[in-house]
Amino acid sequence: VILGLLGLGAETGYEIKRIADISTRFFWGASYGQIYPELRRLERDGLVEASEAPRGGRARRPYRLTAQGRAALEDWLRRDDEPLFDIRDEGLLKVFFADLLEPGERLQLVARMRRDHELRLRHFRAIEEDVGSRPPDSTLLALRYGIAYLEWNVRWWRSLERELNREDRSGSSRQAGSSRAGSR
Amino acid sequence: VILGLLGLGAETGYEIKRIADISTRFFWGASYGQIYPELRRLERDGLVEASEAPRGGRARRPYRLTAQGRAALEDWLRRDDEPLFDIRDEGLLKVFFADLLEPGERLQLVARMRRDHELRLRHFRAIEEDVGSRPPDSTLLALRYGIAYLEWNVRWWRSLERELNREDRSGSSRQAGSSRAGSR
DNA sequence: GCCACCATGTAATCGGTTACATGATTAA
DNA sequence: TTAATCATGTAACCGATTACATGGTGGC
Repeated sequence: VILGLLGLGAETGYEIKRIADISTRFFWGASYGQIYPELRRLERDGLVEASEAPRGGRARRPYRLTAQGRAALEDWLRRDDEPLFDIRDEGLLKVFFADLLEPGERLQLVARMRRDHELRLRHFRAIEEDVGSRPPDSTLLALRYGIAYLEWNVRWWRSLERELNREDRSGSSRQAGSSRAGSR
Repeated sequence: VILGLLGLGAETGYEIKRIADISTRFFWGASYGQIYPELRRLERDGLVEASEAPRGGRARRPYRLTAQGRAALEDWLRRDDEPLFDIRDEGLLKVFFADLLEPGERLQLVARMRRDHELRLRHFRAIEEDVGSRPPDSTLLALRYGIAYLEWNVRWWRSLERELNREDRSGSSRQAGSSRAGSR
């Protein structure tokens, strides 16, 4: 992330954090506690170089990629070994264990999932508004993926919610989405 | 996860690991290095209790929830504070940075995403086959969500792949999915 | 006899977050 | 004047993985 954002024109650790928070954050977060020490390590290893360039009396250490850093970045992008993929989703975990509660309570958990995705979607759309109409590049593509992903989720959870609602109202013995197929 | 799986009937640390690997793993993983020490901690805190029950000469320490453990589990399930949600997706990160490579290379990254999701989907369908036709419960619902999620991904990445292919062949200046709207 | 599976654990290490400390600049 | 933003950093801690160590059981 650090090499990549430097490659896209970020300069300071602060800027890397700021940009990551509105872009890669959704699929790869970063905190100051990582960024600053890591920048020093990358400098030591020759992948980036820095200069002291205070703005007024305010300290500032803009970094840029070295040729070696560029190469390492491109090498990573082209490497095609199994990419890391990891999700921690507490909401989904609760749905998984929903049968440990009373029959009716699963609906609450499902409604919560729907709501949370709606909230995240609103947040993403706000980011999309902000970037406005800059030339469509790969970073924008990732944003559009995020939005499409959230839209799909809202639809899926909403439809499940409706289904459970119907079952509840018809007073029948609960069934876990046995008829779920057309989620398209 | 540990309390939950004990609640669903798992007994030993080994069994918790085995079940987690084919169920919660996708949205909440667990390793031996966590499970065994954590079981001891939970025992110390009175949330679970264990007995020594060797099977033949093979050591075995089956655990079960105490009333307190049950209560803690239900309390967690009902607590409605912001649930943790975290993704690390290296493939998507590469797509995000794709413009740092040559124009044509983004397509490779996108194709890779499509392929990886296809692979995961196949894996999930195999799990679905395995569970066969047991009564539809919440754990199965989570599996169906996973499958639907992967299917949606395959569709999305496949359609993007086709679009980029068209643009490449028509020799035009590349554009990042400017027309992407109907991902439904 | 061998392999897959059952079963329990630990040590080293890592990647990462949280909270804190510090302070200058700029726009309302 | 005050709040938001720019800017750099560290210490303590935590959650988690990896790799290792050990050994019994059951089926082919």
